[in-house]
Amino acid sequence: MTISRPRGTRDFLPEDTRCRRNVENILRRVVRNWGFQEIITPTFESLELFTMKSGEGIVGELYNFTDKGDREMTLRPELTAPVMRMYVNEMQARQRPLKLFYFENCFRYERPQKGRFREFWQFGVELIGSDKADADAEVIALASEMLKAVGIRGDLHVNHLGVIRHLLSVLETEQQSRIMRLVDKKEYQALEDYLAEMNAPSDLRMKLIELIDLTGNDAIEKARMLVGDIPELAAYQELLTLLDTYRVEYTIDFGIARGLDYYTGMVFEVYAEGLGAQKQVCGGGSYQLIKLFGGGDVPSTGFGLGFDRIMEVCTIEPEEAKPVVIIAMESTRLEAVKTAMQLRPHVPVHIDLMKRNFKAQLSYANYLEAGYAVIIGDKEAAAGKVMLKDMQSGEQELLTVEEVIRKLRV
RNA sequence: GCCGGGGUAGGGUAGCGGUUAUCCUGUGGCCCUGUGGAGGCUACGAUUCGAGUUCGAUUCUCGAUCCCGGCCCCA
Repeated sequence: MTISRPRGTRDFLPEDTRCRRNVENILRRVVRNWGFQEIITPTFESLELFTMKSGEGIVGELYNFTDKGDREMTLRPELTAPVMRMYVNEMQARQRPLKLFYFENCFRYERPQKGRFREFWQFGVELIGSDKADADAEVIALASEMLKAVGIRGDLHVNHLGVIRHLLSVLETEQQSRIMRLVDKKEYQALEDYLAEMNAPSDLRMKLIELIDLTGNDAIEKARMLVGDIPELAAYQELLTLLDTYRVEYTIDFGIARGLDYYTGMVFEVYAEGLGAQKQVCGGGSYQLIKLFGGGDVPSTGFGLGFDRIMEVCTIEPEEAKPVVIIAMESTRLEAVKTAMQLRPHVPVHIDLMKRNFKAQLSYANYLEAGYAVIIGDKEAAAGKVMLKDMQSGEQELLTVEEVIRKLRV
């Protein structure tokens, strides 16, 4: 009877872990070079933090629990809300903009499928304090740069919700939300039915249906013909001009909505090939959440990268230093330990821990894909030297440990 | 929550009503305490779980569970 790993979780073997850490470090390097700072928030939070943001409906998809003090808690399902909470709790007095990032595991009680797990990792960025196009553009460009750095060619779709919201501003808030959700899900038939049912002005109906279908290079011009010279369209254009300057490749897509009320301006999504139904690897936008959590009226913009999905399509291989394996006799075991300690500041070193014979040790070195074997027998020990064997060529030479170190550094 | 396809040693597999459950690989030991990738010998190791049908189930039926894919959802 063995205990199996919980559903929707994964064990990462050494080879997997090496790849993941490698990609993670590349992403970290890029985001740091853009001036963002890493933060860590708790693995669990008050349940209320997430119901406040996303509604009571999400509880069914949470790993929530009551703790021993009768508090309603949950493992975090995402990190935007925790970061906003952290900001409200202890960073409001800092000068803006704040440029933060995180790389953490999240938990959702959902049915696992390709690219979807119950424990998954998100790499995210939040830029707090600016609602300018410059901030939006920096965030999109950074996302694009990060994906490029790990060799992923994504399809980036961008939109500015100001335009559609301007169009809908004559409607009630409730109606606007419902429409945004339908647009997000691309349920265009249901959308038309709803518009008919609520007796929306026919002018608005026509414009809306046409607007959300606009994509591609001339979409802005077409939108201008539909809605006129509104300031939201000018803001959208400003963003696109910046993106062009960043040399980001994008597709204008008035159909991207994100069905949540706190998305107000820029929104974007990135899709990658080869992921089946879960092809979105990145999603983000500018939003207003801080007020909801009891802070000031501070605008933010950010995105989350689905790290597991990135790993699914990412093919970059980490390079690793080939280890050195010390091969010793029963009589020179202690010499092997001393030599290992001298070499370990420079390379990964293995010594025999199984009391194996000479041949088996060499065979093990071969299995470990060692670059070199360092052989220490009675003869070498007596001479105060070691035999350095190149495992590739098979050549070997008698050297002092210092000479070995010098040689390994080359 | 719903719909498909699956589950045999650590990995990959054969058997499809009665087998000592097949083979490959792996791992440990030995051949072999001074030179690796090979070989030989040997040991280890599996029918996902539960119920039913049957004289007898790895094999058939049902349920559960887990895996793979899809729907819903996706903050």
